[in-house]
Amino acid sequence: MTGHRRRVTQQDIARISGVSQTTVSLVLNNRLDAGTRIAPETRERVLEAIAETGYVADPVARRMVARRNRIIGVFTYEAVFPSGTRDFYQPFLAGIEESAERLGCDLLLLTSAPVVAGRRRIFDDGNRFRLADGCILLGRETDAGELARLVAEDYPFVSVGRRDDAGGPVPYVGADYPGAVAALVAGARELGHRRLAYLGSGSRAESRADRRDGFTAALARTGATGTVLAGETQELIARLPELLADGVTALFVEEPADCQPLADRLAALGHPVPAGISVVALGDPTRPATADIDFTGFRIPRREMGRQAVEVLSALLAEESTTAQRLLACDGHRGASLAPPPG
Amino acid sequence: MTGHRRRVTQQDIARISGVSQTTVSLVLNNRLDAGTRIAPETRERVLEAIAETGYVADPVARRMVARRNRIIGVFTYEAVFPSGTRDFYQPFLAGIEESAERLGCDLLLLTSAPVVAGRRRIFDDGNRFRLADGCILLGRETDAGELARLVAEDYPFVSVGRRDDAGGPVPYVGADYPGAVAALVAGARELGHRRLAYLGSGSRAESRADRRDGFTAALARTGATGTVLAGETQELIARLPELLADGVTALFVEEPADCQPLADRLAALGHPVPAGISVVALGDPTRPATADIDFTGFRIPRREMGRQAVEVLSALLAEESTTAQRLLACDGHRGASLAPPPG
DNA sequence: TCAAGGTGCTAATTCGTATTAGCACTTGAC
DNA sequence: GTCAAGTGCTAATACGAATTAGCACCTTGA
Repeated sequence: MTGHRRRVTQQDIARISGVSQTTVSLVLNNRLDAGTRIAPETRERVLEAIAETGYVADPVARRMVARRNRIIGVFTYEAVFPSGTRDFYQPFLAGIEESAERLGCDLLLLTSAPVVAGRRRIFDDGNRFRLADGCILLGRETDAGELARLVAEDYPFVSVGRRDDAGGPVPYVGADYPGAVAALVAGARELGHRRLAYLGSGSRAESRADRRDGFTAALARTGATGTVLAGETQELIARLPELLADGVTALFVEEPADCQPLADRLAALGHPVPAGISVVALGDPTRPATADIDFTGFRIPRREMGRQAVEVLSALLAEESTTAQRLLACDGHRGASLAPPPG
Repeated sequence: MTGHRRRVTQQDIARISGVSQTTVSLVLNNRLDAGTRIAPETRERVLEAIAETGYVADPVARRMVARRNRIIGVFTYEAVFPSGTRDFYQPFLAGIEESAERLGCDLLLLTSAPVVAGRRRIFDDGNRFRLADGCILLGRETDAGELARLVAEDYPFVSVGRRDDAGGPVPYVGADYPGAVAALVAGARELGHRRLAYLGSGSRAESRADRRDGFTAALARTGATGTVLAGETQELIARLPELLADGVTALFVEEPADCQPLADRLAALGHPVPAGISVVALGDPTRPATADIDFTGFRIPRREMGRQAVEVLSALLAEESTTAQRLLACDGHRGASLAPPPG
């Protein structure tokens, strides 16, 4: 071992090629301004030294002076890789990675953010997210206070998933849940369903609320009647008899992972899916789930959301004008759990 | 928008409280060294100004001084997130993320590395692995030349998976494939198997070679006889009759994803697994695979490998002495595909 | 021969923080 | 009255790259 490891600096390159640090910087940045000219041979010598040493500018120093790193931070409120929700988040990340690769940016996973109360926090972090040019925010729940602070500080970021204003508009690339849910409600109406129910978590997270609101709005438009239940999986299951007694013929299930347990219970109650009752899955399961039934519902364009989130961020950083709040359409999925009401 | 808001700096705090920037820094870092003392009233005044302005130290400037980024690069020879091999790599990444989080480091995914000939390259124009303090290398195949260059440059890195010397010892956290394979060979011997076969890819990648070498070494020790075949899945399947004719009663399969197709063919040939012949899976499938049979074999401690790789890297960076070449034991998996030989 | 204008480079400074060396002043001892 | 020790603070500098201003050397042309 050589013992002392030191970062190669422009100063080193300068020494090797017999020029000043300024010249190295000029060559690196390929400045063609009038007033700054470098002789071709000098340029060659510098580039050679750079190639030999494999020199790369220190992003931290660069950031001190200029404004860009070509590093995009990815902040997730949960760990990225550990399983659990991984299957849900993976497509978002795939899209993010794809866009980043195309833009020639690296991704900084902000793993060092301390987990406080079961969740990572942005601002308790020594503000390490500031190393990135901007951030992508991923995760269903976002701390409203932190969001507001990001907005207030004019920090460039884009949320994957729609967010309510937080002291100002929040840039996001979300999914059009109201539209997707409305389409499903309309489909159920056409099949003859009149009494519908929404089975949700009661969460106030935008992604949840948007589904719920889309449901109630669609009810009014289609002239159907509906009930909205809120609770954990087990509570929802427990309240099925009550819904059945009420004459409900189609269930709109907020969390698709709940569909199978609900269907199992419904079958036990003498209402098999879809002959006895219809069940609709509003999106993709956010936790691992197996299903015997191919549930009708919609697919969240997760990969595309990730892709566009990076594009929006890139536009924000370049100060280009762009639509910074986007809702992407969800693909309807025609499965086998939505059928005409019995009788 | 507000246009551009200037950061509050220590200089601002200093001006407000009528002290020098140095004093602000000292108060912030609560230095208690002999030689640096701050009067309580002065400290109060400074803290007050900090509270008023909401000042937070710029992490970039902070790191500039520390000359360490607390960024760990993760270089993968393939894209990380897109599916395909994702299921294989995910546990490694989970371990890496876990250790990084514990150490307070962020992960830089080197997504900007250009893909040349279907594979990312470390040394190539524009690769920015030097942004990180050090790197974790992930991927079955590694370019020997690139590895040698990293070693020669004394760049801090750790390979996940054992690597042969490359002009010097390569730091790695690998799996003890020879040991794991030997244990399985011994188990087969105890059950009465005498003629064994190794079905492999013929790849020279260390992870593959180690299994193969472990097999032949174990043969010698246990007094069994064995054949080593090399080929793609289809070729291996085609040569099954020849092995059966040869009296082989146990197959050691390098790529676990091959086990099911092999078993299917064996059943068709009148040798169902395990009654007619035993099949052993040497590790975890590196490509998506479904299996009807629970194959006996071993599990690669992928998560732990990722975890320890980051730990080793951290030790290297801190110039602490540590075992920089580690082989972790694999857990044996007792499935249903290894039984006494027929007859 | 000397100014004008072009060419090729560098010194000095900037960014915000941490650290080192040391200055100016007080107190106390003799 | 002088020296030593102690106290409370600051000036200067480093970190690594980018940028601004400008210097020395060359050609030209009159």
